[in-house]
Amino acid sequence: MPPKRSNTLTEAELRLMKLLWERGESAVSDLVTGLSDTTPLAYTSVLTTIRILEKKGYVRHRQEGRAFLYSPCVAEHEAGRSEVRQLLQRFFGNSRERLLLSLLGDDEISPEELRRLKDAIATAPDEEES
Amino acid sequence: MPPKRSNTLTEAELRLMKLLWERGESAVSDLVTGLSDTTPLAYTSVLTTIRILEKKGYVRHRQEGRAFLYSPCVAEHEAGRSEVRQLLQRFFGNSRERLLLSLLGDDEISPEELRRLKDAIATAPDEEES
DNA sequence: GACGGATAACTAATAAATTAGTTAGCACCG
DNA sequence: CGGTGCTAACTAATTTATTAGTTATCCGTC
Repeated sequence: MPPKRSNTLTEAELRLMKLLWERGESAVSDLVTGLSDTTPLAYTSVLTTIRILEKKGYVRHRQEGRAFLYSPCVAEHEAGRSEVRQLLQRFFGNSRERLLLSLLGDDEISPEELRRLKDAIATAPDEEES
Repeated sequence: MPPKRSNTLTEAELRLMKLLWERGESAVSDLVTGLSDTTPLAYTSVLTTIRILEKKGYVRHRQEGRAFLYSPCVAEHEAGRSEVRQLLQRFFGNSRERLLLSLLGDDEISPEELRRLKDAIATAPDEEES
């Protein structure tokens, strides 16, 4: 049994999505020029990838004259959340707590950043404490 | 340019690593039987994957009589941390804070779990506050 | 109304990922 | 001392991922 198509975003797909999130609705040619500095790609390469993204449900298109305009139909934070869920499932037994501890226990983290994170979690998300 | 070999663990590789982390040093045949309930695989399939894992530096082997014994040389928490770093880089601009907020802002999270997480971050990781 | 240019669809080529078969070496047993 | 069986190495087949070329279609222009 060969690998199943990933439900999440591959590298090439993520590159394109980032551009789409940044620019909003775009024609393929706009995406090509947007990639030209970092990752020069042929028009057809971009087209192929974006059609896969459409099949995966990450973008949709509408016709505008002769060109197709593509726009993301999954928000960036939603895509990130999906990746987090996948990571939780794959590596942390779906325990957000274990992921959290891994995040905080990283040796490369500075004490200063650790405090910032503590502040963030202490202040930001309040939905239950009336 | 086709996809580069992933530095992280693929599904089949992760399945094997989880078994190795659980059982410690194991012969290939042990791994095969260990997988037989959930993911029945041929001996050669397991062997192929474990040799890839060795090439990636996740396991090493030593000879014991006629069999090779494989053992993980990357700890589970270290592998998880690598995945977290990759996720940070791909989706959160290397900002642990943004990942943290995504983790906490998930709609599927219950208020109860949120409090548990807050407790965890408040109490567990103290390395700087003397 | 035919031509030219751009664009979408289809096809192709390469490498990785996954699974498995075949071969060949080596130990152990009779 | 020759077979039996297990094991590692090599080969193979299939699908995804990535990149790109070719074809066909559609639009406006002359």
